[in-house]
Amino acid sequence: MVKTDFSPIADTTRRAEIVALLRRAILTGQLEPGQKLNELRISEQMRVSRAPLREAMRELVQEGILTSIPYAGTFVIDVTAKDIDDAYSLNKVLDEFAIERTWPQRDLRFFDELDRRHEAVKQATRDLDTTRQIETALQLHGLIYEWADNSVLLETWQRLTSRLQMYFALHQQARKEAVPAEDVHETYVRLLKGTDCQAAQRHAREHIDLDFEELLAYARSLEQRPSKGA
Amino acid sequence: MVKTDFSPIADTTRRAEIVALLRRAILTGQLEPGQKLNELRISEQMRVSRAPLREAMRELVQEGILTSIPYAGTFVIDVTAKDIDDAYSLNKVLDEFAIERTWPQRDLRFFDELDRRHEAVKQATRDLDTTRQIETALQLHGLIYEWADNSVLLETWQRLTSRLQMYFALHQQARKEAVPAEDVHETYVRLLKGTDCQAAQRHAREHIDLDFEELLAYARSLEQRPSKGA
DNA sequence: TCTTGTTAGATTGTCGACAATCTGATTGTC
DNA sequence: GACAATCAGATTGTCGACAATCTAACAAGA
Repeated sequence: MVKTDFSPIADTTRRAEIVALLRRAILTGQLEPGQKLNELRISEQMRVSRAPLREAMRELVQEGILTSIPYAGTFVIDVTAKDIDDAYSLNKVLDEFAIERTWPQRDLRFFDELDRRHEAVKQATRDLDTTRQIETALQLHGLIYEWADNSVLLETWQRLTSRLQMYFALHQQARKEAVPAEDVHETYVRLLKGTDCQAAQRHAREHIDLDFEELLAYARSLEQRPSKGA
Repeated sequence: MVKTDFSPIADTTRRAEIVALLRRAILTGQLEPGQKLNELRISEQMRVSRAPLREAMRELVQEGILTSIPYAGTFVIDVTAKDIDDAYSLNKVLDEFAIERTWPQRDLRFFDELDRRHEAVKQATRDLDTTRQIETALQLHGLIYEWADNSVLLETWQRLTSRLQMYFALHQQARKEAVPAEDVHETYVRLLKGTDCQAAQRHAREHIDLDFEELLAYARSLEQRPSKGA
């Protein structure tokens, strides 16, 4: 008997596709923070009715990247320096925990996947595809969460990821030219393959630090300027 | 000039009320794990149309207490021993972090609120109102998250709380008579008022331990029995 | 008997229209 | 001119009906 592993078929509801479309638009920065989402306009553009669109928006509100005010509208979340700092500090704690849990579970498949994702980042870097670069870097980073064998932790990470991706995308948009250092993940991958768990945990912190420092500086610089409200 | 603090007015959409109703029904165990939510029936019972009900359900799916399968239905999540264990271990990590962050922020208002919530737990215990007992105990526990001044951490805790409340409610339903020890929170409150941060962190772990141990034992006993599927 | 095709019923997904609410401009009054 | 009342337009919230899909029961054939 041949045993084949089938993965679940794709969600074929309009709602699911709308969620994916909207999320992508937000996370890549096509929709700016604070921007209002006009239901009628978007539903016409997507050629769907407002019902599935509204349901999709409700999901993204709960996911934390949209915010809704009854009878006023649904908006892309505003990003403050504090939000980034909050996400950053929580991320550090979660990372430490994820590495601790993943550590004894590492095996060949883990290392393979680690290399695969690392390669994806390097490819995106070569292609100068900054959006994909952010995406793949977060996927590389997310591997420890997938292997930590803790569903609640994984969910938490996925929620956090949404925001991180949004933050970094905004950052990237701001300084269009510059491409990040060619291989900041080399050490991270090497340590995850090594034998010193604590060293890996320590590096994870510092590695994030580098990215976030710049991000925070950018966010703070934005908030220095007063908004254009007269 | 008199300065009055106004709290935001209540959400006056049906959707918000439906969310509250459904959440309460799930967290108190009125709706059992795995149970299917029939949209037509519920909408008729609540005297609302399916649109706001469906939007409300979408929110609860994202909140993690409902799960949805396209064209099949929306169900109350199933609770496994592993789920509880996952939530428990993550909770430990978050607690440690929350206490660390709250520690320097403690002031008179914090201590007042701590006493107030502690009192609420004791009151619910005297009233033998187990549902409210769980609710107030979690609110007492949530104080450190509200004072940690980290919005992402707070959101994460609130998501976790939903599940914890559900787990404990299920547990309570199983052993109807027994009321938990009269004041397991005395030490917790005292330590949070004290000067030894690490001692508080240590106790938070162990205190949770007690509750969870029993909970886990119960969940595991459930899974020992094979389900009634022939 | 097992498998496959069909069908009816129930349930979810989607749609278009109406009701409730907000916003901003306009008008009238002091 | 300043301020409150009114109104029109736009937008969100809700409704009832229709379309798409699933489930289970039944029939037909190997």
